[in-house]
Amino acid sequence: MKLDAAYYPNDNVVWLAKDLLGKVLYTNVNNSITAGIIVETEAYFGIEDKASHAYGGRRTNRTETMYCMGGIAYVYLCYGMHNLFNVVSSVDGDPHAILIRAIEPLVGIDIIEERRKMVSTKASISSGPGSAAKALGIDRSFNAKILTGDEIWIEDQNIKYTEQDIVATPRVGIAYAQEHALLPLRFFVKGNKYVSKPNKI
DNA sequence: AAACGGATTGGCT
DNA sequence: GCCAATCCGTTTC
Repeated sequence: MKLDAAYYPNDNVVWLAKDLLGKVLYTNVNNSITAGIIVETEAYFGIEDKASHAYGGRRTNRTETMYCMGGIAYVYLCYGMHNLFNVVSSVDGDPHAILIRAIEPLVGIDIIEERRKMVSTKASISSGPGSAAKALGIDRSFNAKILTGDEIWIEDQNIKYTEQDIVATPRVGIAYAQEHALLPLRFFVKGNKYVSKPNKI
């Protein structure tokens, strides 16, 4: 079943980042429906997080999306070419976000293969945040879209991972975040082939 | 109006 | 496993 709007305003972003593992992320792009199981996430805990775009309460046209009420998408461009998809959580004014770093292709696999120009047996088809977003057809036009609508949504299909199935490591690519660089806020499903490479166990 | 630099990827060794 | 290409939004002048 589709997660409803009440799921997202939760202010425990670490709990949410873990809870999203096993949930199924859907997109409908021009009536092409694709979906994947979320197998890797990172938590960004807001204005006190030196790795967050919203660190220090920074508000720009870009970061404004994160300050909205939880339950919308935050999609931004990285390295001038990669669209990175985040779930905005917590309440209005508290810019929490959860980066979706990898999915396991589940629905519309032929469409995903065409978008990525490779077969779904290759782990790199949806491994890493840029690849996962591209696999699902997510670009910047999805920024600020509501996650309970009919273009992008998340379902609970009763795929459950226990604490023993989940690994926590430092987040990737945020060495500039000083003492926050080593916090174990990246979560992934142990042994899943679509989890991205850095620090893979 | 112009410079800057990145929550990465993928190709090459 | 390592390293370098690669753009555009953001920031600053």
